[in-house]
Amino acid sequence: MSRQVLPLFDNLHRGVFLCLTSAASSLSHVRQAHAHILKAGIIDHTALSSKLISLYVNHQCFPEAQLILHSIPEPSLFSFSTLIYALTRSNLLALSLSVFSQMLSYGVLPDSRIIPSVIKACGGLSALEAGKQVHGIVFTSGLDSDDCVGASLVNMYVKCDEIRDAHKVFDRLPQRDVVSCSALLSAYARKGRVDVTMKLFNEMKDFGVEPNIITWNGVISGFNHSRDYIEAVVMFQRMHSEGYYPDDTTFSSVLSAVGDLKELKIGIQVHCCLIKQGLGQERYVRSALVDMYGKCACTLELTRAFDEIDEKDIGACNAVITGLCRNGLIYNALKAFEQFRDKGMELNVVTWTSIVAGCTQNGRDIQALQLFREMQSAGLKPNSVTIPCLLPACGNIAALMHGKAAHCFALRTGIADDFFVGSALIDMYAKCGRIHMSRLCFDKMPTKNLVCWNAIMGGYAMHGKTKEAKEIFDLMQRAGHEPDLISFCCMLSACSQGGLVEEGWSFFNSMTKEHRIEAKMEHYASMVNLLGRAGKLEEAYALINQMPFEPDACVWGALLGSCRLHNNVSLGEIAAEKLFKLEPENPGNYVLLSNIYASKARWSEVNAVRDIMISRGLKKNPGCSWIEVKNKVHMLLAGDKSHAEMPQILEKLNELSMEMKKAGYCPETDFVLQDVEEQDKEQMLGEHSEKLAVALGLLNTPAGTPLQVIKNLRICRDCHAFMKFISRIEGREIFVRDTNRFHHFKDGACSCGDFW
DNA sequence: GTAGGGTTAG
Repeated sequence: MSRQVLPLFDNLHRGVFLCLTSAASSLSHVRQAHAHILKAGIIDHTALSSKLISLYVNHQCFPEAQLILHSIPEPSLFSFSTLIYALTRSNLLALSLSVFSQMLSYGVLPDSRIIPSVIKACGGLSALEAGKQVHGIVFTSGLDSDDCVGASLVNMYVKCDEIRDAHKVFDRLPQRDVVSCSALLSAYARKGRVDVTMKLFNEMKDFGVEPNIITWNGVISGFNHSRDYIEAVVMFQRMHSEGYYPDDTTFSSVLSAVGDLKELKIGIQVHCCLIKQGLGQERYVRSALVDMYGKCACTLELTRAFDEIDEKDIGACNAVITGLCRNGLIYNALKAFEQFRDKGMELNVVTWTSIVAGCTQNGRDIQALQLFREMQSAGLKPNSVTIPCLLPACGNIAALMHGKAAHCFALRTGIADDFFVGSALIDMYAKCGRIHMSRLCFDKMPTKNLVCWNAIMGGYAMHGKTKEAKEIFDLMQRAGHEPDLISFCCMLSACSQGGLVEEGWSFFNSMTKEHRIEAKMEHYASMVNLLGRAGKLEEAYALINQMPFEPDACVWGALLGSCRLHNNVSLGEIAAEKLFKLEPENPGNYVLLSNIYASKARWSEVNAVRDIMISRGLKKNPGCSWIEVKNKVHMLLAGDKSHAEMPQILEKLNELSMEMKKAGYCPETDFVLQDVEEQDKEQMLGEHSEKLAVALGLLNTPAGTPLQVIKNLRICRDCHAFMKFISRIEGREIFVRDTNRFHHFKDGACSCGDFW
């Protein structure tokens, strides 16, 4: 090429041109060439200045490129095109559009070659209005007969979520080619419109269009996007049987779908298939394999797939961190994360977000907050994914200040309206005891999806605001959202909180009959909880027996908890027996049963439960020691009422409570109180109450001040009784949140009544 | 001296 061009230039031009052609490798060459051009006064040479613009843009030097453009006396369509094209390709879409509008203001009219880049920028920005204006220009200047322009218009409307307009443009295209078909097909698949997608796919042959690899990939990844993983795998199989060869993109997509289906067998088949095709070393494929094995809970294969990668890129590192976290191997994930950091790898937002999310999901809330801070000091900006990963950590430990800071960040960066961010904010404020702030966030959201409605409903349920929860439930339906599984969980929890047995039943029944949602395990557990709490233990047990599938530990746990509440021995024994089989290593179940026996002063049975724990190797578990201490105190109280041993027992208590809290349990408190007359309790605890409270780690502020104790602990009935007691004798208000609800104690009473 | 469609975190 250069042989043809070079004779056109004189010596100076020739030097400049050579400089330009070799400039692709280095910015300093571009600068030299620029200097030559300025010196020679040939800036208005279209070919040279355009080349210079494109080279500056390739080196990400956009101000220089724009400067050159504006220094040309009469910039040509070609000069503008070069910059617009390069800006769009570099994903600087807003800048690309602004250069386009500058071009129009210079009176330069676009041709069909530059329009696709402009339209692509509109689509990428989801700038529908701008897109429509460009469409207008296209229409009036008669450029709409161009295939390329048409296909990009289809895609622009797709990106702006205007699939009807996309289809209209598609229908009016003089000729539908594989590109326009692919754009529309992937859009329908992304929307989860399986029927339309398949119809259009089958019609393509009538248009004389043969699908290519991008068509297949678009449909498969589209189904992935709409979480229709089965359709994605089906399309992959169809592609295979119709004789098309998948490429690395196809494999990455299908592996992701297989992972979400947790279909390990298919995953292994796909793995074999891609090895056969020699794509085993492709970058995206390797990460996708790590991801798939992680989703299928194959941690060994996951590590192996990762270890086999020669050049571990950022995608692979992110996949391995996510995979380890997903399978509860947070320790290994943190270790891997540290190694990547030590090696000086350039970690990106995804890496940091993944590790923060991993900590949150694995109960390391404080560490999540710390890592979030480190991420910011490493100079990385959180995004609309990072914030909703961090917020649950703030909620779990009631770190209101951190939550508020994240909220401010979201407002500053304009991501507060995002569905994920908004619903996470609603949940965080609810968990921090600021339900009015939850409502504020909810009301401020311009558009709300089902998750947002469920979040505020769950917040009200958590705070025992049954009336408000019901109002939201009705409003949501009037806004056109069908309640889902989670909506009903929230409503059942709200009813349980308010002791509304009848209404609970009515929600439970309408769920299956009117909304055609099959009751899942968590609904049965909620219902058992609701009935049990209200003292209808037999009814709860009858419901369990009617369940269409085997009840799990949550269901039996709800029954056992209720039996403890009402001290029902016979049903408690039945529930405990099931639980001892289902989760033999959960000390909480043994403790609950032992408490039921203790309430009836059946000490030999209390000891028998302790013996079962010992025989199952739970001797070192704090729960076992707990039963032991409890028994001892009871013996003490039954005989000698001078309580001379109280200080020593408190010390033992302190020790045990530390251990139990580490295990995630809220230590019980009122074993010293139950079966003792009211006035005795006061006398007995008078001097010890503060010490006991501190020992339990629940109260650590001076007496008399109102206090908010929000911990992710499992508050049991005994704790509840103790809190009521403390609120009366110390005359202070106490706010406590356990794993799912709020309790407000004042003057010896609790806002959620005697259901505890 | 230039176009448009498909791959990872919640």
